[in-house]
Amino acid sequence: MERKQSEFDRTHVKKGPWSVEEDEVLLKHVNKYGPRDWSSIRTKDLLHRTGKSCRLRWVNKLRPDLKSGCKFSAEEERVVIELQAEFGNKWAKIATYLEGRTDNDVKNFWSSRRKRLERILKKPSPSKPQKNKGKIPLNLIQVEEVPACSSNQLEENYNSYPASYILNTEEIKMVHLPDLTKPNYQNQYLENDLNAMDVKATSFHMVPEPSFAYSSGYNCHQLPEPQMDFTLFPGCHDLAPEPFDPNFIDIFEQKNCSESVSSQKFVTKLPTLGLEGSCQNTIPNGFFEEFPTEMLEYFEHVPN
DNA sequence: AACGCGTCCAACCGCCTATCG
DNA sequence: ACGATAGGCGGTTGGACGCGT
Repeated sequence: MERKQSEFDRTHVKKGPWSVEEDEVLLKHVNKYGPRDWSSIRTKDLLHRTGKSCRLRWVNKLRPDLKSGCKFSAEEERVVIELQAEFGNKWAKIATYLEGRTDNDVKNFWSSRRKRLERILKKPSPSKPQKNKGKIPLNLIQVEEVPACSSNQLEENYNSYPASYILNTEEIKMVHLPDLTKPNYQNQYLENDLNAMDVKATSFHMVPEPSFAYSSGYNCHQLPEPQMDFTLFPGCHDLAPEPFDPNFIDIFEQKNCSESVSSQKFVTKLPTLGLEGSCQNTIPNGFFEEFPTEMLEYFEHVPN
């Protein structure tokens, strides 16, 4: 165990960012003795850093096989998600499955994902719509009575847009879907979800700005037939689909639901997102299977 | 230009386990 | 067996940066 800091330690231990010179000294030491004896670096007065600090620096930044400066690939994201579900927050263990990635990398990746979700899950103020920071798909689908379009149009439109959609109307759930044309892992993953889903959706149209508008006026008996009208907003094409944000599922609003809504079917499998109790009857059995358990774990904490 | 906000990530902290004398 | 030390790990922090207003 690291001994308690003495006065000597406090005044002679350097902290903070590493300089190029320090890195060189550390690398020389590793080249000469291997990645061990970290504490001797200090006792030999080579560096005024703790052994732990030296080790951390080498492991996270100076190791020769590191992928520094490049984002996690789709495949890496997939691996992290799967392994996190299997091992929990065992970042060091997970990192061993990812060539050139450290536990710190994995941890940071996961943490930023989690924070993003946390932020988005906070209910936005209707009077002050949340700004889109380039991370949230701009085009949401809103439950609203709109002119009908054919199922072909619906499908075509769906395939044309990285759409979000609503699982049902009274319990407003908006789930961002990926641009399915993009061959990254998240898209593939959600596409699979989509294929397996049996969600009762209602009517749709594109919302041409990052709006959190939703309709809560319908009761479950009065919903119109499923419709999607992209022609209402010709500018939608300008809402250029951005690379889909990893594993993006958002819940913006929830309301009580007395009865499920049955109309247009969309296919996906999604977690209950912590909302099972309030609207269980709207969610088909098996609905949340095959969804990343980390998502489930996360959404467990979402307040109603 | 200044400011606010969100994201990223390097580095620290504290705890735990392994190892050594 | 036991205490001291080293190393490993997960959680957290804070600064740099980019972007929008």
